Amino acid sequence: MINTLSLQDTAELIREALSSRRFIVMICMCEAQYIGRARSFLEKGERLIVIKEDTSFLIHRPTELEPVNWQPPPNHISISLGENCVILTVRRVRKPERVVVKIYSFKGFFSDKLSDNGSFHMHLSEKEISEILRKHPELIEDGFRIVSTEFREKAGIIDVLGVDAKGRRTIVEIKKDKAGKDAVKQVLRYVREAGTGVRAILLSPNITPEAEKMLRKNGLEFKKISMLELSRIITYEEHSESSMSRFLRGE
Amino acid sequence: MINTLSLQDTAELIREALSSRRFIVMICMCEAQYIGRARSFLEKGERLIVIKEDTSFLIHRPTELEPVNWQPPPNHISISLGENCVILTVRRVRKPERVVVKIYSFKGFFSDKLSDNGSFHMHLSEKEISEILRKHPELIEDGFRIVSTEFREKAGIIDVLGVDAKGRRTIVEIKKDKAGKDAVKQVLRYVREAGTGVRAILLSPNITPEAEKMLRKNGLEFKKISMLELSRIITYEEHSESSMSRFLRGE
DNA sequence: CGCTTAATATCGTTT
DNA sequence: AAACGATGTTAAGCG
Repeated sequence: MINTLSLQDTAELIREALSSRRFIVMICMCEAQYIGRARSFLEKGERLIVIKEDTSFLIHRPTELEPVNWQPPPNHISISLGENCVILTVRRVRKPERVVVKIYSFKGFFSDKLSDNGSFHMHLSEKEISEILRKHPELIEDGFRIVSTEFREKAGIIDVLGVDAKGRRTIVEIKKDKAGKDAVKQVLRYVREAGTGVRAILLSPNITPEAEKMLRKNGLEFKKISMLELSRIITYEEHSESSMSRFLRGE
Repeated sequence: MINTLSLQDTAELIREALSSRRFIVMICMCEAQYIGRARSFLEKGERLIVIKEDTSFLIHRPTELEPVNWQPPPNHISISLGENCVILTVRRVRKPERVVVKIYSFKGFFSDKLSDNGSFHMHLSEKEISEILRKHPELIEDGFRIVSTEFREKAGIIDVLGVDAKGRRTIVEIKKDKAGKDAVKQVLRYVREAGTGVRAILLSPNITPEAEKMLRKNGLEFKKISMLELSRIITYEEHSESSMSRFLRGE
């Protein structure tokens, strides 16, 4: 950590890091003013300042999850020297909002290009979903009774097989992403193999217009499910005494 | 920035910083898994990790304003050594949620107690506007008399409650941005709870056409206010010699 | 572009 | 502890 440089030198460091679009982290004594949708003033104190490669801007205090000041990108960021401080001005490009920070001294400084190509996945497998539905068939429909899950057929594995409130055999197909024509074709294969008088419901967070048209034309049904809702259910339920809850407690 | 230490040494540094509740900043190659209200996995990449003095936890990627993973305090944070990595486990105390981070190498490390006693002021929030109106009820309407501000009702907090020149009870709702349907719905909730014979005025710098239609249909009223004008008022009236005003003058 | 809805929303206050 | 309302909410989807 650099902490022996003059303010002038540090200002030059920041200017250089900004111009080459590096990721910047500063731990410093500062005060900050925000003017935009509202106004705010943050008195002097030691904080973490982050400037990201896309000009995202954050000031974090030593406690609390949320930043005390921030500016979503894109921003125009400029540096100047004040009386006994470095002045950082962060202006939003698309809106009349700005944060002005006066930095009086540095405890830490870092700047570099960061290499991050890893992707981020939010998930809940179709298997996990069918397990949740086994415990909560009412999420499919009131009065629904599940006969089997992960049922192997010639046409493929049927996620959920059950009987509805009126006693009709029903196939349920789960898609954790937006359902397309492929999903509908898959359900159609199951239905054709199962024979006449079988209902089929496609469960997914969303469906494309074309897929929905095809589905209606073939007398199939669509029901929207929220993945978040489902994951909440498992989180709260398995709270009792399962491998999941033990895991969550770190045992 | 420390970047020549072994993983083992760095783990020890983190452990020590955690036990003395210091503010920790790391720039490192890591992957992260979240299990809780939802589930997610973040593949390997270089990121900023922040652990605050109250155990607030954040992982930031090189771009985007928002953290990719986080845990609100209080957390229980533990460190262990993996195959070729440091494993950081962040478990929320009040909820079954955890983030597990595997750190493979460090580009930067900082830890220290930060001293931040400066206070944070917001100006021209709806609360502050209602305070200005309390002092200047004529800005609402000639002859308007304010009974109370920030009045808590079941339906929500009524910004201003007053009596107009003709003696009618009047609800005033303030929106500092353009008022939309939500704002109108909010006022409607108040009016319905308040009963018959109550006026309601929506004060804001602007209103969407649909919201205005909805408002007229329900017999509510709209009055335009200028935030700039209001902020001028506080600029003149507010504490003239605070650190804020000195700052604004650039001292 | 504007409107609607979801979010690991967060955060404070009241019941 | 749970529920509700406000937020400099933010962010994504859709018409």
